[in-house]
Amino acid sequence: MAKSIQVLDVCCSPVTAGVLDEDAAEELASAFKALADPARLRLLSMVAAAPEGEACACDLVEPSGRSQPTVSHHLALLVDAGLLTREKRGRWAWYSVVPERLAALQDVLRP
Amino acid sequence: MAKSIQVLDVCCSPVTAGVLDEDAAEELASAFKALADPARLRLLSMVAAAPEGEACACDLVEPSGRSQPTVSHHLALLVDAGLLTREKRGRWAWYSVVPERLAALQDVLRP
DNA sequence: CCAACACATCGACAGATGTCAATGTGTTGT
DNA sequence: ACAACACATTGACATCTGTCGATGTGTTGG
Repeated sequence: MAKSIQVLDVCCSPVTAGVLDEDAAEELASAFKALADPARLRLLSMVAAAPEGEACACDLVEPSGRSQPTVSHHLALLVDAGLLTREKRGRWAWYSVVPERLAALQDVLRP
Repeated sequence: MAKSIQVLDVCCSPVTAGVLDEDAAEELASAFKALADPARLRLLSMVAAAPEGEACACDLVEPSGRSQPTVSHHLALLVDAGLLTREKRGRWAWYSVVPERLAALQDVLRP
């Protein structure tokens, strides 16, 4: 069940820069897996579009069209993937995007 | 089983530019799904790194460590995703990367 | 203290996905 | 023509994944 630790460096140069070894490919793939689901992409975009750049989970459930447990699950995956950070304030959980992480993945796709 | 047609425009502005509607998210997700597997990432990188920028399927089976049918399967998915093109010459199939497609996905990740 | 709340976790289940062996299809050289 | 080749397709199977209802955990207001 996932590693969740040490996901911060996307590790590699562009996919086009040379043949990836199995380990690098595995790590990169798990990064893209986080983006490979419509529910997660929408959640990501909603957090990014939120005022102050952060969104409370409570404001994501209804517009996402998924159940609360499902939303919680996806948000956890996005955090594990390093794309979001989570900050618990009172009884709310606030999420923000990690632009560096997006940039790192973007870099991998450089043609 | 898959749509495979009309995959050419990644359709949308950066994920951070606004809330994605369900359709856009679905389309984007299927694009990233193609990148969400280590075998496919390696195949993609191998094609990109090949001389002349194209590679014969026959040269990808052994180094990929997967069976011939599996490689064929993954290459087909990458073509469907618009990341590779396939050109059949004689009894060989030659694959090349589609840099515009990579660039389009890259654009979606712009922070 | 207790009820209401926000969120996470668990258990279950259907559907998707990666993989391979076996087989099919088209091409080439002899 | 035929055998060997390169590749695609099929069928089968184990695993992964998204989803939800039910339940657990911590926090807040009265």
